[in-house]
Amino acid sequence: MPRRRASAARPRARNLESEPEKRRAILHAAVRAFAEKGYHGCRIADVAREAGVAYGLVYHYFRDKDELLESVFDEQWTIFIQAIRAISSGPGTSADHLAGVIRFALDVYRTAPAAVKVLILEVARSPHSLRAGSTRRMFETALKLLAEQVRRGQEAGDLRRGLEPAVAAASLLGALEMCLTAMVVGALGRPEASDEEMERVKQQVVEVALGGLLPRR
Amino acid sequence: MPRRRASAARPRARNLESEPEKRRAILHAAVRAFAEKGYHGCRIADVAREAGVAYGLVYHYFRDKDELLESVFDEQWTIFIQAIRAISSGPGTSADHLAGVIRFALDVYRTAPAAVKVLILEVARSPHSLRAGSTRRMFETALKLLAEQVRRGQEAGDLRRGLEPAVAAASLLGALEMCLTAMVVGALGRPEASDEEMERVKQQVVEVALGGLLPRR
Amino acid sequence: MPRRRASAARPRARNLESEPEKRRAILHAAVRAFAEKGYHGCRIADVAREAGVAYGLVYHYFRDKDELLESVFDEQWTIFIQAIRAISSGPGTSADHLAGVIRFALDVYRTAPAAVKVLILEVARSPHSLRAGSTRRMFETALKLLAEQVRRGQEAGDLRRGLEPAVAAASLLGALEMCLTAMVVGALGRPEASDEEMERVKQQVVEVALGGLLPRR
Amino acid sequence: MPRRRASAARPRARNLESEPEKRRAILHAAVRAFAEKGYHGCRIADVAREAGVAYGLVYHYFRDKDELLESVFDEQWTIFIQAIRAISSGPGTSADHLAGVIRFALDVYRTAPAAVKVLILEVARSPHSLRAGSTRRMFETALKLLAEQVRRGQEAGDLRRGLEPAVAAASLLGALEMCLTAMVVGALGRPEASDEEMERVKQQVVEVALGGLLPRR
DNA sequence: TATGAATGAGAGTTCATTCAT
DNA sequence: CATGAATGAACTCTCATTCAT
Repeated sequence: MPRRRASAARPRARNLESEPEKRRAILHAAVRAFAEKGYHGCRIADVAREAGVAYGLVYHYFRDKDELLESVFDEQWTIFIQAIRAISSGPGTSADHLAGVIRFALDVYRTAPAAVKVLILEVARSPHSLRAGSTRRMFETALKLLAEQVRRGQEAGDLRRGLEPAVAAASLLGALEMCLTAMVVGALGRPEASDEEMERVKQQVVEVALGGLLPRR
Repeated sequence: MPRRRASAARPRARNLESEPEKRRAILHAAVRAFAEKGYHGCRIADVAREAGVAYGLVYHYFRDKDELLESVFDEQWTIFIQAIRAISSGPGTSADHLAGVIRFALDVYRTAPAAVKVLILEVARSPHSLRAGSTRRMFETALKLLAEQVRRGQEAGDLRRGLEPAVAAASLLGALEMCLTAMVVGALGRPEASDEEMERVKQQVVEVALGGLLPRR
Repeated sequence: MPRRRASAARPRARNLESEPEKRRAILHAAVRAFAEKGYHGCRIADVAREAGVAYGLVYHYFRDKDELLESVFDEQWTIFIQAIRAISSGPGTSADHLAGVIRFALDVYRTAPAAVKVLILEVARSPHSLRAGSTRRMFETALKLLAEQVRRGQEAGDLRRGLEPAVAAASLLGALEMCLTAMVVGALGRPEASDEEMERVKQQVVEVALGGLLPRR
Repeated sequence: MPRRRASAARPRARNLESEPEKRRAILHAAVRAFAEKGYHGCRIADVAREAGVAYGLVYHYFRDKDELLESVFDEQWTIFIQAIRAISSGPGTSADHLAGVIRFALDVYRTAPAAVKVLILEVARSPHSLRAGSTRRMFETALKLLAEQVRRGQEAGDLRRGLEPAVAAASLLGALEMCLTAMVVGALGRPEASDEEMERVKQQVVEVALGGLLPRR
């Protein structure tokens, strides 16, 4: 059966045979194309050309344009969520973990701006995807993982008590995302920025998101 | 030819004769329609039907679909920016001002969720509008106003020094927006929530955004 | 509202204002196009070109290609059914009436072979339309009218008793239709045949088809 | 290249080795698939799945979709024509022979409704096949055989003289076919009908169709 | 102003057919 | 023989935009 639903894309562990080369090519071409011209702004033909495959092959691997977007989304968020999990299970306090998540996201942005762009500009917020199945689940999963992290931090005394974990998680993710947006747009710095500059922005974002704007008493 | 560029829509001061009733109807219908189905998901016909006017009349008042979106955007961001200005020129510290902005945004969401939805979901991020003229200017203006507010707060000693105002403003706006998104999506609370609930969320968002997650020393 | 469902095409009595000129043009072009290349063999573009209208206008008046076919079908069968009714309510015996129906059908074939072709080759039998709503109803209505005619003829003593009206009606319609098919195909005579030839065929068909229905002397 | 034109499908006499099992599976699957969804409504993939073979194998045995249809048609009509021949060379008058043909067709419908459905609904009349080679030849052969039968019957005094054999044959075939159509559609009885019911319908069809051909007593 | 019929380019999707393995 | 990935032309349907009234 040639059709692979996004959620069933990797039935067994990730072995290379189970993920046809061309499918990956299309998926990654889609990331670039969506990042370049936006979901609505790019045609299947663009994706196919970018991937170097025939038009129809896109429809061999993906039911329709929507599923293609969903798959892109799935892959990206899965990576992000796995990173959150990995960081959270590592050493350090909850504050360290949250800072790690922020640093990770900003690092990814440097190495793969296109993917982040799509996640930020197209997928994360579009009313369409918010209603779609896995897309929304992913988003909520990320929120939940962060909220859980906050809760544990509060219990351990690493984080301030009295804040609702859900609100805190949303704020953290939002701050992170808006800073990325500002960077994507060009208001804060560019992926081509020097290491020092990026390091500075990273530091700043962590400080603001974690430490707040008010001066320490 | 009756073309009106968005920015020239109100050439003289805002008197009621210069803003035809039908034009307003279309504009507000557009807000609702865009909020409902997204910019790309709704047709001119939808807007016209929602406004209760004939198909072609939309093109009498707006050059094309893009200008319609721009006009919606203009109106909404103008209100938001004016609110920021008004709040900033009022009494209180910079921290009070920033808290006021957050409260204002959450209040608007309660009374006109559709407008906020469009602003949040459609306009603020779409790569299309970010490249468009006034839309982007508005976004950057809002960022700048907040950054300026932060800078003044730092000078006055109300806010922690050492943070880049731009990063701080982006984080604040992002936290605010993500909390709104989470509410839009239903993860934090609903516009139909009781006054007490909304008040609680408002308080939390202010605390997190301004105070940070780390415990006060 | 621009869309007219086939069944609601003539809400009030048939006045010319209620049936836009272009809509008729499309409908009749469709008859010719379907007759020429078959339903599946002709594209909307063919119909539009044949009608001398823009591509999109077809979709202004008909929801989709299917509805276009249904409408063609509706119009044709409606004419046929009205003819059956008119002939049946005229003077003469039931045998005369049935003969009249046969003659009418063969006459129409001479004047408008395309319409008959569509009715015969495309619509009457396609599994698609047989399952569709009005199409099937029309077919069954024609069968029923003829069966009723047979029944009355049997009661009046004009037709042989002991035959099931339904079977008799189906046989009559089938004989008629197959003779038309044979003519369409060219096995019996052509619409360009001389009057005398056509008259002969007509006579023959009536004789054969009715012969079995007449009471044994 | 392993192309087999339909007519060359069985080069030597019908021995089992020359007709690969998979080829038959495909052919019969095609009958079912076409009967189910119509020629245009079903894809090669449907046929392959129904036959339980791989996609490409269909193209191993049949040049293209058209040849597949032609082959189905060939097989079916061949059976029918052979039956006509067998019945005609058997004992009895021409009237008996024609009645036998009708009975045979109705019997086949009971045992293999799908095949009859395809013959009736898809193949016999579609403008496509009417233009195709063997399909049309088969149809005309059947007509000719029946016409010849009629002619012989007239000569022998079994059938009424003065009727054109071609018209008579077309009428007979048409009556038969329309009765089958009515049964396919459900207006006359179902293949699941009891033996008695089917026998009754058979008797009726024979009576109606032949009645007109018998000489006046 | 106001209407909605008319236009047509554009994009998504299908699916018969080919071909490398 | 057998498989199914790969190809791309064809076609339907959408919808922003124009225009005559």
